[in-house]
Amino acid sequence: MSKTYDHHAIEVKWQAYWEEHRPFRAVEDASGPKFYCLDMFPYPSGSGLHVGHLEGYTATDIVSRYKRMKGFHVLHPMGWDAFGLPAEQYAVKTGIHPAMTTAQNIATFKRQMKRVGLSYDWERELSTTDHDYYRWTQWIFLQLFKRGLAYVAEVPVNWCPALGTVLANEEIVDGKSEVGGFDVIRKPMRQWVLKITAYADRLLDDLSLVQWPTSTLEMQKNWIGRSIGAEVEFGLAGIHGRIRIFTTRPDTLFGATYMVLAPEHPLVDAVTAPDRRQAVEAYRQAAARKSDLQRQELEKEKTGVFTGGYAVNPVNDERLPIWIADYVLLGYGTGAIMAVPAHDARDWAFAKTYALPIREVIAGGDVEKEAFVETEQGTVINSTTPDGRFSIDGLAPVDAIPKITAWLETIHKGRKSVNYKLRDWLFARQRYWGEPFPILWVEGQPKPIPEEQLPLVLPETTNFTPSGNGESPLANLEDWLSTTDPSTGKPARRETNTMPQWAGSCWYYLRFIDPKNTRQLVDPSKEQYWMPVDLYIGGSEHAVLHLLYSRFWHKVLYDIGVVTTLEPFKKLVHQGIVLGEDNQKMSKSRGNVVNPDEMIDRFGADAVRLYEMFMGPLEAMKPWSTRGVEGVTRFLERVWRLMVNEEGRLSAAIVSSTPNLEQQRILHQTIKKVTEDIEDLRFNTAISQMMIFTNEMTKLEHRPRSLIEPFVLLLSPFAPHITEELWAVLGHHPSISQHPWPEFDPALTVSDRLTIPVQINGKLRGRIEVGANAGRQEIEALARQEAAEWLQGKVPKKIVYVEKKLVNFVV
RNA sequence: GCGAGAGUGGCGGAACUGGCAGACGCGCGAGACUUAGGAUCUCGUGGGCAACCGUGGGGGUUCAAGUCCCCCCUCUCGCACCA
Repeated sequence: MSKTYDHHAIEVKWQAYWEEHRPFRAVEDASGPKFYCLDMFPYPSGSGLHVGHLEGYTATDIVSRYKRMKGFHVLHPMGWDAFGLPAEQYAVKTGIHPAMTTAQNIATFKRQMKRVGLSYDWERELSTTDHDYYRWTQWIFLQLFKRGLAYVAEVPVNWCPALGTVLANEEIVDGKSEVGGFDVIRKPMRQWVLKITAYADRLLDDLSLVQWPTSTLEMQKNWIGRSIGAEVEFGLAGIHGRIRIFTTRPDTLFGATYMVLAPEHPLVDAVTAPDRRQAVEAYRQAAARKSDLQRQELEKEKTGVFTGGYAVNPVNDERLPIWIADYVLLGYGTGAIMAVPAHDARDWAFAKTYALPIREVIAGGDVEKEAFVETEQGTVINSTTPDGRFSIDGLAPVDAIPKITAWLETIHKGRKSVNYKLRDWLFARQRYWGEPFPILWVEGQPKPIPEEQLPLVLPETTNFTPSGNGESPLANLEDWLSTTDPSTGKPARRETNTMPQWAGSCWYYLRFIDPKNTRQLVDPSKEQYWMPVDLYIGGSEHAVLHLLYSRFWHKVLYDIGVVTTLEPFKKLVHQGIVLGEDNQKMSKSRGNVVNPDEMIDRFGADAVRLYEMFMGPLEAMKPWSTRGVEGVTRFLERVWRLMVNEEGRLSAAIVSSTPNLEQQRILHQTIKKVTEDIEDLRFNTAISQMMIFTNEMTKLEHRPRSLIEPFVLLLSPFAPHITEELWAVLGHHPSISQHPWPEFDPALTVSDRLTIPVQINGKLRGRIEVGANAGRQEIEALARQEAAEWLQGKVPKKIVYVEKKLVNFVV
């Protein structure tokens, strides 16, 4: 195998040069614009980097290198989201401390990243497991606690017996734990919870401030799930009390024919009639036994039982039977609904099953066949109070909603109300390998540890097995556990929970700005200089949780004056998944995993980088092709031969003569295309333009230096090693990364000759060549000649002429 | 079911506001240089013998549709009884 250039030698050489001279160090310098270019930092797993990581990292690296050459001060850092379950599970199995495993994995990741030539400012490297880092994670928690945004609550949690821990809703997929696929049951437990719901409106509204993919914005909106409606109070027949319900459709209040409480609703006992008690109790127990998975499987079949109690509709004093059914959820709204089978699909299905009445109050559909749920169409009917003093009849539903809501307020039976799907964030984990809570329990009350005593360091141990009673392995460490309250001297017990992995990744982008600061989380002047993150690239698996949690913390930090931007991440892009060569998702069991180290060994880092970007659009899911890597390798070899001879010296083909106009044009078109494509993250088409340029240059016997040198600069963000070497061969001092980006002359990007297609009835019939300044008359005359054969003397009905673009004869 | 996005050669993919469909690369074919080539270079490569036909399918708007409008099909991602 003969190589025209030795990628291994060149890459090692220039990586050593960068290591020594640090051209990628970020500096705060008011003299120039800044650009903060961030990758989602990885969890350093045992299997090392995969080619999917590399896609996003290469993209941000190209942008960072490009921006530096454009004169920006660029912050391009990397770190490690290193707390987490895999290292802990490994520790349980082997007894090896998670810190050891983590350190080894980080070393591997870092080595691989350096091999790829990623231009990080390594002086800012951080790990969420560093004491100096999680000190500030704990500090943020204390601020949340002080503001009442962190509280302890007895909440039904997802308990996973196999993992011996509680899981967040987000860590459960199809009723099983996301990690391991174990069964999960519901169980009440005392837990730390963060009040993210207090920020629901801001989290929703401020999405208008960011440039994010529409799908991600939609997912965040759906997750927050704001819905505007009304709370309405229904009296109870025969007993004291009332049922509060939430509805988005108060316009259908006259159509309510029964009520439903969630099985766990506290009012169930009070409304249940003695003869129904047994049936109700049986149903409640059955519902409690159902796991989330079973509830989903039974989605189609609606079940419930009648309680024997009745509620009274406030608009017409009708008695409505009260049922319990598990299609009503305790956790949403008030855990109770009015059922309007005519205009709600779920109520309709339930009413059909139990032969409950269906009363139409919006005309426009056929409620015997299906529920009519439109609000934009239809007319309200049968909706006048018995005394005739209030009516919404004849209105469109959208107009009836505010009218009846306002009326309910005047009679003190209801009010406008907003509900969210978003729940408070269950923040505690029963694990060892996480940030300890800076909290002491004194006489049953949580007390924050004084800030100056942070960090509260994770104690050493060799036993990583969960305590088994729902507490973390920290509960086994008696010496650490028992302490005294520093302010009162009273005995205290430490909180044994640790924080979830999300905690550390919620704010790492801020610490990169000022990673060594011992006095503050971040220096305010540096924060003002670098924030917000201008470009953030990472996987779409974080479209909701990480991005929502970060935004929440950021807003809290904004409120306490630590940050000055409302949103942390201005522009966000998700790189697509890289599939195996067989078009299937890469997995060890399929054996289709592509190893980046192997690819770099064979083809070099530049070729791998280039291929990662040439595969297709950044956001698209696309298969790996090793043939494709060979293709871009050929391209790099052609570039090399363009200017280097067989002895490795500057080729005699490189001349100092002035290029002709046509040659200048291809250069300037290339500069324009590559520049614009990098700005829009369209790296695949930028590369194809550089291939076109290279193909043109290959044809030339004499290659003017003034064409070749700017081209090497254009290629350098994509293939930084080979271009450093070429830059040196061309007689320049390193580093090419510090040389200004070439500019294009717009006048030189357009040709002086135009090829105009000639169409007849929209079908292509020929082409004509004209000068760039040719006018309509000249072009039309030529086009007529070109089309004469097809026109056969017929006179065109119409001639469509598009300026410098096309002529079309309509006959 | 709801929400978002996407369907273009043998393959990955180009085509910014409607204006030459298939750039660039892979693969394939032919040739050149060679003892040799799985190196390199050159040429060709959507289908069809042709007229013509071609961007998931069917309608429509337009001088002109991959691009705009309506209906349908398929795939990917997310949510999943949220009242």
